Amino acid sequence: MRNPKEAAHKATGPILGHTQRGQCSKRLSILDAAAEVFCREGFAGASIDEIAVEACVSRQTIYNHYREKETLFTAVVEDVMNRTNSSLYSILATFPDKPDSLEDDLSAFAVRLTKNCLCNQDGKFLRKLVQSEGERYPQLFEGWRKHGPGKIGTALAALFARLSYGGALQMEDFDLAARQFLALVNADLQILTLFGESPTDEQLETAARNAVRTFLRAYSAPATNAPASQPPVKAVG
Amino acid sequence: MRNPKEAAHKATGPILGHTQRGQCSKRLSILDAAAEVFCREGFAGASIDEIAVEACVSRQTIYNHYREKETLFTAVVEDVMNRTNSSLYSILATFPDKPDSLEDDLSAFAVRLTKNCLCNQDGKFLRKLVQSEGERYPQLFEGWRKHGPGKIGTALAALFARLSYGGALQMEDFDLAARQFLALVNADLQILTLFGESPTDEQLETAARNAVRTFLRAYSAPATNAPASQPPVKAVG
DNA sequence: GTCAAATTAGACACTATTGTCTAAAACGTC
DNA sequence: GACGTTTTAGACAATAGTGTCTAATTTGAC
Repeated sequence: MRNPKEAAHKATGPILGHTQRGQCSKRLSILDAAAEVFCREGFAGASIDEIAVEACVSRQTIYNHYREKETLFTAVVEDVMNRTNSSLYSILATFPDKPDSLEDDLSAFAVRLTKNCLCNQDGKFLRKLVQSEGERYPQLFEGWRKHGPGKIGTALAALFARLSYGGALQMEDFDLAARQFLALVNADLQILTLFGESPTDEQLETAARNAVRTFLRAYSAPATNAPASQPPVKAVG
Repeated sequence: MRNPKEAAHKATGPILGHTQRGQCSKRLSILDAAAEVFCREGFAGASIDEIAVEACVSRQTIYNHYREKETLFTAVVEDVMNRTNSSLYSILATFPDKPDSLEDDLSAFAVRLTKNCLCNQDGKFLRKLVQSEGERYPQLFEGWRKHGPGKIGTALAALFARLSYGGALQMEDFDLAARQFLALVNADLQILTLFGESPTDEQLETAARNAVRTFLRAYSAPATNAPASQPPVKAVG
């Protein structure tokens, strides 16, 4: 789902959608529908006709824009990856720099992350498709590995490093802490998302709060420890 | 892969396999091959002929034993689920009751869990298939949800409760702690397993050690808290 | 209104797959 | 060695999907 307008179109059903959307953006319509169907059926199970119906477009139009099924598939993956990456970076920019309450601010950050990246439609798409088609298209998802969870991991690690030098956290391996932070946030969520359910806002907040509390119990600097003595940054390998 | 003998058969290739295995157990041969192919290709992408070749069996034999493709699929899922469940229970029985070193014993336990349940061929199969076909066959994987990670969670929670009452751990929500323990153990592993790679023993041990140290920093009882601060072992990725 | 480009429906050939059927072969048991 | 069962190879119809082609229609720009 690309934006609220299209969500509204989806809601009205395919009948009205025909002329509702400017014909200049059939490509977007196709990409959205294809993402939906590929996610639901997998690459092999998805049929071009099904995508055409869902996109309110003739099959031939799909073949005009994207030469063949595989071309369409890679286009969809790259589209979703780009959207997710940009969303990811804008969220990373909201990381609590000088936190008022570390627990509250980290929790809110974790909620933003899960709600807009990890647990939304795009996140579900990437999770499913990387899992089912990742081995078949290694170079296609290599970008996801590097710029998706890979990048989020190193970015988070850098942010944790800043908090450590500021004296709020105490840890030796920032990358490890970042991976564990993400793992803890997902701990309560993955069972829900595995079955396609979208967690409610309340569930997201509970999961984030639980994760952050445990994370801080493990990594918050002891109150007695002055922020003066900090371990040196270990080179990231 | 059902047992070492069959692994040997696989290694010799399909040519000799024909008569090598007693014909009484064609069913097992079919189940193994079907698991392999379903896991690799997904339900829609897997073809009966492909399974037949991999099982060194004629297509008709498959239809004799399992009426249709979907019957075979559910049989495979139930077979893998049963195997995983029994393996799971035997591993849960090895949970450190009266631990000598909590860190060492919990780490060793986590390694057993990942090596024999979560990261082996069956674990990969279930993860992939639950993800890709879980929404299509909800009742089929409902058992997995309850008796797989659901059961492992509650079982672990009970074991953590015992350790807590024994004074080794301190926590309020045992179920939450169990989910977080599993999440932490998977933190370093899921990126590897997502792309089909099997973690080495060394990676498994490192991941377990990292997880357990963070877990204990968050949850070990205050008395034993002092000597718990150690540098983490180096990262897996 | 005109025109070029985009879109459409539908037919089409081609391939792959499912599931059935049959007759021959292999097997295990006696 | 004989017999009933299992397995096998192959042909087979039926179905579904991919990708192409064409001719008609719609669209947007002028």
